[in-house]
Amino acid sequence: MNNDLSHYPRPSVTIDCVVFGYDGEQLSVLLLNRKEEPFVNQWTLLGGFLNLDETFEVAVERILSHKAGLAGLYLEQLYTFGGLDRDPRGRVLSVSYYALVNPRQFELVVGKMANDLRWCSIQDLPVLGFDHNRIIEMARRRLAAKVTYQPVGFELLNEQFTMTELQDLYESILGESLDRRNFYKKITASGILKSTGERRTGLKSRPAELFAFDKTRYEQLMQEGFQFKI
Amino acid sequence: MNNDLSHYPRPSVTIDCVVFGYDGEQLSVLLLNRKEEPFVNQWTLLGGFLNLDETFEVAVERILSHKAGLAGLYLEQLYTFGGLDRDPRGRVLSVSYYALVNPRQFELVVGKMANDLRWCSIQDLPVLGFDHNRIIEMARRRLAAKVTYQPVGFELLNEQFTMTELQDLYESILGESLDRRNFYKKITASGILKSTGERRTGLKSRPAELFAFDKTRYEQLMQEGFQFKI
DNA sequence: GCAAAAGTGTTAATCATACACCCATGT
DNA sequence: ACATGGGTGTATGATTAACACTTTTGC
Repeated sequence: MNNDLSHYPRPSVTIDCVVFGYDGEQLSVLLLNRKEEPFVNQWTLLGGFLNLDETFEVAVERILSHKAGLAGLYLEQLYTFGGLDRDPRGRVLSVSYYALVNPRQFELVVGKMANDLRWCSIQDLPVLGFDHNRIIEMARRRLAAKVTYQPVGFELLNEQFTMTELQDLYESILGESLDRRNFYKKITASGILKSTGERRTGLKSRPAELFAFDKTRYEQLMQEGFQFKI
Repeated sequence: MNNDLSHYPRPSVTIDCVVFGYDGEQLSVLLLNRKEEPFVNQWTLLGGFLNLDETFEVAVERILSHKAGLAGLYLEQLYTFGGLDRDPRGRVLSVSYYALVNPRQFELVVGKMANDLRWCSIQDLPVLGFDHNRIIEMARRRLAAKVTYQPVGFELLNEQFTMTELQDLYESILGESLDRRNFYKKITASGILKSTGERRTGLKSRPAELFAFDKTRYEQLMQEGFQFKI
């Protein structure tokens, strides 16, 4: 590093990530129980210090991989928190991201630096260390806003899903219930789903058609300036 | 600062600000001609290093005040840029903000550390130092998205303005032309303007009614969950 | 009186909403 | 046969988009 920079004070910088998951019932966030100070034995988001040779995205992937065994998630930058007293050790900025993951596609691996990991319903969060409740609240609002105009929700489901599963997910994220027929109409009219021809059987009711997200078609529509809308 | 933090590498952190101004004709951005390396004699955004005892907002205000004589602007965090090679001196993050200002309400003061300052139309930007063209492009898009659902544009106008002036501003930000009658209807229906009873005279055409932004009414509407919409 | 910008309503099309019954399967 | 969730259409109201002429002033 060049000397010019050494004249300026340098804060510590962490990356924190709100990992959203959906188990078919509730929108949840992945929490980590800390093994070290500060906030030892308390729950927080997954996070860690930024290395100087890493972009933010690489750092998030390293952290999620080492601390939870997660890889290849959908990521988006959320906000950068810089309050003076957000970390008792000193001035620490947090460049925060959120991630979307289908919990059924990963086995959580508790890293060496943590006591425990768990999915916690967004409705029922404990008091977290640092300002992490505030970060989650901002992420929740951002996701709810985003999901109404971009189909990010598909990252949270299995590759094939029924229309009802998709609707339940949207209702969890938005925190409101939607009319089934109108939901069907909007989703099918948007053209971002392809039907697989398969059905979900084995349940004690009429087998539901399984759909898949048509990513090719979605990207084509996006290029044409199309706007998805719920 | 506690020793725990000294084990971790610390990047340098700058704050950069896209200052938007509107002169009645075009949406512009305030640029600074650098007196020092890197990018000496080139144009960049206004920015500077974060001090450890400052929040981001305080740092932005310090920078805008020292480098341009601007104070009390509307500010919003934009994004944090962390590319490995965005600064030739080493690893430097940029927590970027955007600001809205009415250029007629301030006299620009060129600070000691700059060669020059100037307003530059967003349509006609030079190649800037660092990744600042990219930052401006993101800010432009963010502002265009924001202006359709929140009346931020009022920060850019005089306290009193005609409907045509407001429409011209919206057209500059959105980069498209709007139907005058429909614009009138939407704006007046939203209830966020109060008419002042005065008119703009002295022009060689029919005097236009002067309006003002009704901030009290706007905040009341926001609390009731109202969503402004263009 | 003419140039320049201000002000103003109606209609048609589109979109969003509300709403209820039959269907296919498992037990 | 009954319980469960799946699948589907229509009518009404609300919103948006398109569109042109008259008014007021300065010169």
